[in-house]
Amino acid sequence: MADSQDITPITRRPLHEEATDRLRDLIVQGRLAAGGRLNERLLTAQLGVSRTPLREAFKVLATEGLVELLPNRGAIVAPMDPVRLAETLAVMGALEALAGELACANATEAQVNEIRALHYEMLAYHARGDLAGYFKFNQAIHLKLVKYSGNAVLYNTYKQLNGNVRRARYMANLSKERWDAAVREHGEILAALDARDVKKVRALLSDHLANKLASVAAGLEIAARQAA
Amino acid sequence: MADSQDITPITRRPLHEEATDRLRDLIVQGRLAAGGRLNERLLTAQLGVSRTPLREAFKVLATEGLVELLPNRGAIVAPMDPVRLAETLAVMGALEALAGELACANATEAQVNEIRALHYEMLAYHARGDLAGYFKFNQAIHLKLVKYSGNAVLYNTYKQLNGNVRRARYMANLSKERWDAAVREHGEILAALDARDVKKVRALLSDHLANKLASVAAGLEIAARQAA
DNA sequence: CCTCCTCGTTTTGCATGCAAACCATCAGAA
DNA sequence: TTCTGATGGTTTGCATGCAAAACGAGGAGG
Repeated sequence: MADSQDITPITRRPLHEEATDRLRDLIVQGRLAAGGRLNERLLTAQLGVSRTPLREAFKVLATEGLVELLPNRGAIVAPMDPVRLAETLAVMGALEALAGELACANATEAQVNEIRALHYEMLAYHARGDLAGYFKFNQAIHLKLVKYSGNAVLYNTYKQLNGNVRRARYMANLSKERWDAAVREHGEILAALDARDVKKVRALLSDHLANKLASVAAGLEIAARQAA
Repeated sequence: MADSQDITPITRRPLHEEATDRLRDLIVQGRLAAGGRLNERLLTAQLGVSRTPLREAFKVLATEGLVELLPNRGAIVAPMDPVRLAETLAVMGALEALAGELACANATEAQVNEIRALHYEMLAYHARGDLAGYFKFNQAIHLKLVKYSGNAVLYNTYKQLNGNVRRARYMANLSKERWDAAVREHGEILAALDARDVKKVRALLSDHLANKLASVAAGLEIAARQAA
C-alpha cells in the first residue's frame, strides 16, 4: 500500500490550469485591482502563454465570479459589490453552520487537535497584534473546519465563495474590540467542537459569521462615507 | 419607468456561451450519458462551432462539476457518484433552509402567490400521476423559493448544485408514499411561508431535503444491489 | 497464448491568423 | 457649440494549423 512518502507522479499541468491558478491568485491577493481591465496581450506576455489558454482561464474565473466578461470588450476583474459581499457572507454562514454540525459527527480527534494547534498559532499572532498573520490562520481554521466536515462538495462550494470574499477582507471594520471578540468566539467554537456539541457549534458559527457580516457592513459604510 | 414591454436590446450571444448552455442542457437532461466521452470533432460538427468555443465550454462545465477533463485525453461527462450526490443534497438543504428564512422576510405577497400558483399546478400533475410534469414544477417551486430569498449569490450557488443533482433525479426511489409525503410537505412549506413563520419554514425545508436525501440514498442502494 | 514493441492514425493542447467589433479622434454639418 | 459620421489603429472572437500525446492494430519474441 502506498503511503505519503510515495513517489509523486511526474505531471505536466495543462497551461490553462496553471494560468487559471496564477490569475486567481493575482485577483484574490488584490494585485489585479477590482474593476481593472484584463489586457490579453499584456497578460500573455507576463504569463508566457498564448491567448488560447489565457482566454480559457478568463472563462473559468468568470464562472467563479472573479472575472466579468464584457462581450467584444474583453474581461475585467469583477468589481467588488458590497451587496454581493454581504450576500456571500450570509451563504458562507449557512455553509459553515452545516460544516460545524458535520464536523462534530465526523472529525477525528487528530483533526480537532489540528484545529486547536492552528487556533494557538492564531492566538500568538493576535497577541502580537499581527493582523496579516492572524488572518492567515483565521482563514486556515475556517477552511479546515469545513474540510473536516467530510463533505467534499461543501468544501468546494465554501472555498469558491471564500475566494470572492478574501480579496475584500481589508474592507472589514476590524476594531480592537471586534478583533478580541472574534478571537473569543473562535475559542468557544473550538471548545464546543471538542465537546461535540452540535447545537452549540451551529449557533456559535452562525453568530460568528453574522458578526463578521456586520463588521464588513460597518466597514463598507465607512468606505461609502469617505467616497461621498 | 420601463416595463416588460420594453425594447429588448439586440444581443448576439458569444458562441462559447451558447455552446456552454447547449452542452449543459444535454448533460443535465441526460442526453449525454454520464461517464461518456465528449468527442470534440463530433460535437463541433453537431453544434456547428469550431473547437475553440467548444473547448472553452468544456472548461466552464468542468468548474461546474458537470464535465471532467482528462489531461491529454479529452473530456467526459462527469460520472455520477452516489457519495457526491448525497453530499450535494446536504449542502442544498442548508442553502434552502437559509433561503426559506430569507424568503419569509423578503418575499412579496405576489411572489408567495406565484409559488402558490406553481404549487397548484404541481398538485394537478401529482393528481394525474404525471411524474415528469410533477418534477418540472417541483423544480420550479424550489428555484423560485431560493430566488425570492433576494440573495443572488445564494440563488446562483443553489442553481449550480441543482444542475448536478437534476440529472440524477431518476435515481431517487420515489414510491407512491414518498411522493404523497413530498407533496404534503410542500403544502406545509407553502403555508408556513405564507404565515412568514421563519422557524417553521427552516425546519420544514430541512426535513424536506433530508427526506429527499434519504429517498435518493434508498434509490442508490437498490441500484447498487442490482449492480452486484 | 501472452507480452512488448513498432508505427500509422486520431485526438489533444496550444499558437497563430483573420475578419469583425470597438474606440478614439477629428472633420464637417446643423 | 453640439451632433453626426468617417477613419485608422487596437482588441476581441473564432477558426485553423501544427507539434506532441494517446490510441490501436499488427507483428516479433518469449
